[in-house]
Amino acid sequence: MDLTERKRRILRAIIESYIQSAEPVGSKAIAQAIGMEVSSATIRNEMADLESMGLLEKPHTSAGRIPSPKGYRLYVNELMEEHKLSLQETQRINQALRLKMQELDRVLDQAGRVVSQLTNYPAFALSSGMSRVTIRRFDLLMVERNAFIIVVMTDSNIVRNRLIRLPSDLTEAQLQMLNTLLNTTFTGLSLEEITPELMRVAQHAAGDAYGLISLVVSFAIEVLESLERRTVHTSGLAHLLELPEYRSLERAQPLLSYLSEDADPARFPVPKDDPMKILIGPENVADALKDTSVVVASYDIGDGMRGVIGVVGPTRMDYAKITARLSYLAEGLSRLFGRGELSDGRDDSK
Amino acid sequence: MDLTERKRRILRAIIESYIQSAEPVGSKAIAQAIGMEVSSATIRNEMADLESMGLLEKPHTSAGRIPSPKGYRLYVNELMEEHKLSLQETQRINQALRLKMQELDRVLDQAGRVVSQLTNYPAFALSSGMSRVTIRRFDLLMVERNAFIIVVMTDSNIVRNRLIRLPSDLTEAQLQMLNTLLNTTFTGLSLEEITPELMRVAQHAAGDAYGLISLVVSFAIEVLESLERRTVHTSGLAHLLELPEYRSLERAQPLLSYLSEDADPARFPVPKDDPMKILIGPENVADALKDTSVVVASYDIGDGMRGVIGVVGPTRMDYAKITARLSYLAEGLSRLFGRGELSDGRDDSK
DNA sequence: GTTAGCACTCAGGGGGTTTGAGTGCTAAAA
DNA sequence: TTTTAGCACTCAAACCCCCTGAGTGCTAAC
Repeated sequence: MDLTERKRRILRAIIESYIQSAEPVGSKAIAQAIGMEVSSATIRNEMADLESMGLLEKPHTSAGRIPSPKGYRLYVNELMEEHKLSLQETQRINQALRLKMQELDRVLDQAGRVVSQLTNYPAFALSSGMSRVTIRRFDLLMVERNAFIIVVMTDSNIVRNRLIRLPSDLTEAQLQMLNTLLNTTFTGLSLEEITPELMRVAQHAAGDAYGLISLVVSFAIEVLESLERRTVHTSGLAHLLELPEYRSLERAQPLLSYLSEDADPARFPVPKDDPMKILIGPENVADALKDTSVVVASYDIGDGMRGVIGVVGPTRMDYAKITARLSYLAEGLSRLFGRGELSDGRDDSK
Repeated sequence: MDLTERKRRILRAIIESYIQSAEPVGSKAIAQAIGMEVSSATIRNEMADLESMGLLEKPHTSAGRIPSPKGYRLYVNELMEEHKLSLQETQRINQALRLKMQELDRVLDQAGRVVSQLTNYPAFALSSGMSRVTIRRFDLLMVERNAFIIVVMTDSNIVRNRLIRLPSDLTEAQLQMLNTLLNTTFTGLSLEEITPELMRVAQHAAGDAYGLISLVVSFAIEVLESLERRTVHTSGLAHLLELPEYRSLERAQPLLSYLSEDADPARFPVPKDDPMKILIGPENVADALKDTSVVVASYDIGDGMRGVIGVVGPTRMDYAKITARLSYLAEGLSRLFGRGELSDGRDDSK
């Protein structure tokens, strides 16, 4: 796509004005905006050219021009200037990262919220389900004679626990025996490898305490399953209604329900190779997103796994600002996970 | 409020029609609906009476009538027929209760979602923050030479854990010592009782491992704080837009943002004495809820604590159906917690 | 290649009219 | 006394029409 410098300036001015105002942009406004000594007629000629190249479109004959998805694409790839975060913005992100981010589980949710607040657009966060997680170790802690805590730690250093109450009493020795048995039999196994036969063998070996085996192992299975499952968290959906393009319910509702809770993780785009990806309008696969744009970033959560966080908005979203904030946050999250600062989880019972 | 039987029937018919259609109800429609051999003129006279009693109102002179909040209140208190759950509905609720309810932490969220799906209204769930929680016991589990797991259990039987990595190595003996020290010094203490002086004394006693004390104790403090904090989960906000009364953005948006994430728990009404409470329109304290109705139910989560779950919608919400579903679900939740079937939590690190 | 000028287009807003559902009142019937 | 039929009245919503003004494309001159 080779454009004259002037065309580029005009296109950029149109896009930035439209991003701001959501109103079609006329030739006169642009003539002023670019501060060149050309008349609106010249701009009109140029705009006609840009339109025939598919970079602009007209909502109707006598309105100004609006950028086409192709126009946004060119803008994003070539014209857009890096948006620098203000000190205030970085501070806000940093604070958000520090704050309440201790629990891996909530990080997703929290990250989505932060992004949504930061950008004023709805945001989503995906956990990339891990594959072939295994239990690294079991610990059984006696609490009372008829209650103990299971603590399970996976090969990816995730720790979960559960309190178990029993109808009957239990000795410390039994618990010890059980502990050893579990650690020798069920560690290093992935979900598929925990077979009913294995369970039977272990139950046999456990003697009196055979019932406890299945209690503990089914907890372990739950943990493994929950880690392999992908989940979505969305937040800031209400921001959608603040945007002029979603002031009409007919437009807002389908998108809103597409993004709403219980959304299928597969619905959401994921950056493949790059750390960040911008999908403009029809570049989205999902129909409901066909006239929205999505910006997604991924971050490292250790063990080669990546988290995904993204923003959804109208095609005229402020790409420069959003990419800047999103990538800063994603970097922060990577750092957070990388340093292992993030370590808590929680487990509770009753 | 003594009304003739006929007036009661008319009022009820008006309310139920309006609940259904959201359209003002005219005298003719009612004359048919109640199947009495009276003319619309008679109904008009009766409606005029009901209006002068404040039970009905007119949006404007030449429209039909709509129920006033006072009318709904009468309906809820006296006229409403118990809605019976269909087999299908109870099955759905039961299944929802079984499914994915293992983690206390997520119960809130999950319960809100279920309600929202069940009623097609936005729902909220509150955790009633506990007061004066204390740590009952500490367990430190060695993982590697430079990593260990903290497991903390509160007096309310909630267990949380965290993985800690250290820059330097640690002996099993040190960990043992630390463990004993923590259990003798910091158990049975509430948040306020964990003073800096106490910390200093303990650090002194810990010798070389003094740094670890603050690591572990600050984790314990985090846990106590998180339990004392009240939180809200909202879900199904998108349902709001499906309702005719919220088809105009000006009406939907304030409510939506009132309910949106990061909402203050104090905003939400809580049933005090009864297990269920209905707040109709102006009966709500919050301005944003002045022309909505809220139905809240509470359920027992053990230790004398109660969870709260509620539904928000237009004043013409289907009280019969919603109270039935909500109370069934609340009972189910109470049972679930009561039996202690609910026990998992989760804790993870890295 | 650029500009001024001009005829043309069309969404959006304002104002007026029509429609129809619903009301209140009155007078007659039960 | 209660109910009913009839009729005049009201008013939101739908529709229509016209006007306005921002913006365009084209052409002819610079």
